[in-house]
Amino acid sequence: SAVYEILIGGLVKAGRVEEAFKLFGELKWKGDVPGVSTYCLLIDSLRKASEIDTACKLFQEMEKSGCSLDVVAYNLGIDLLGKAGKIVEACKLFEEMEKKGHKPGIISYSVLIDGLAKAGRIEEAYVVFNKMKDSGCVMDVVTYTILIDLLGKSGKVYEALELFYEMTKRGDTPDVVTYSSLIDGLAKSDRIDEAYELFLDMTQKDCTPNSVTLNTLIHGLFKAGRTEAASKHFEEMGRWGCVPNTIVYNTYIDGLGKSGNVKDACFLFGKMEKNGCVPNVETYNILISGLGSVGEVVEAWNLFEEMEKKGLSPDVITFTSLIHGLGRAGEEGAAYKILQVMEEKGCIPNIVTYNALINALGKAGKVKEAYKILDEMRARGFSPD
RNA sequence: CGGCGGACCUAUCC
Repeated sequence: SAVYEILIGGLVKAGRVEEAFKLFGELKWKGDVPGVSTYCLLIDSLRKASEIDTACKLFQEMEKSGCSLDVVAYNLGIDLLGKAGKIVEACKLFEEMEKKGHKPGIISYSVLIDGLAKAGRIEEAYVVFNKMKDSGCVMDVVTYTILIDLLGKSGKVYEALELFYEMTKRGDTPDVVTYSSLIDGLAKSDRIDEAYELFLDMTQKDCTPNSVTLNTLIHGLFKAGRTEAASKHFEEMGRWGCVPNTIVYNTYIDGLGKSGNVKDACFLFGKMEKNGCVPNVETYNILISGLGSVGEVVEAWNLFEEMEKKGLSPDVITFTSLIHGLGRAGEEGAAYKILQVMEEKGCIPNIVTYNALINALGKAGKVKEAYKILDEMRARGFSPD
């Protein structure tokens, strides 16, 4: 059994996850109970592959298997539950950990704070934060970054900046993730100049920007209307040893479209595949939305068909973009039909979809139909605004 | 001894 576990560990680290799971199955087949660390290793490999649900199931299996969880296992579980949108369960697991006599460590607090923040439960995140400080835990770079990100995303960049200075004063060195988070927070609060200064600051401190940093910056520059600066940074990514990936292309295509260069956006769309970047649902959504916003509904529809042909599943954003574009083009009848098309495909409209359709009908003077949709959305439990 | 935590892209109206 110990041999199996060592082999499984080796396979996971070598990226041969399938083989690892095969061995794991054999191990259990023989009636052995895998150890906590083996479970955790496998659960974590699922988490890294974004297979959150499967990871949760394996976690439950571990709980039932009777092996007693240690702090690392609890940390993993709290993180998984948070990422699966089950933040209440995550909090319960945290309490269970304490009840069973395991003292939460810095990682325990960090994952819970991050989970709460991403679930929008900012107040509770602060409560856990204060508890962490009272417990005497020493914050590290990751904890600081989680807090800086949280503050930036909840409109408190000033406090994020204060934390940033506090950590440097304490001798903690911000890394590329810390910088990227703060640059994003500043840019999204329309403080692009400070964001840019921070970008320069990190390069002077030999903290090399990566593609996330550059994407964040490009996004911020577009948002501030600095199209040329954005393009410059896109073209000069190689300076930092980076090549644009699909997300960067998406940001750039979107920025071009929104700044009135839909033609260039389409040109880049053609180029991205040649550069080895596979367009995803977001790419198509960006283009469909961009084309619809300038009245090119036929082109938008063609792309919709193209994405389906490629096996990409249109989502609620795709359909809402189509509805908006058609409404804008005075084709409210077609916009209405999209609602049916999406339902047939099993895509549930949301409040944004209904707003787009009601606007389309209203603009066309079809007040009765608009009210009908309003009733439908109420019947579905949406409250109009 | 080993296994766990952080940042980036898309839709309506405002």
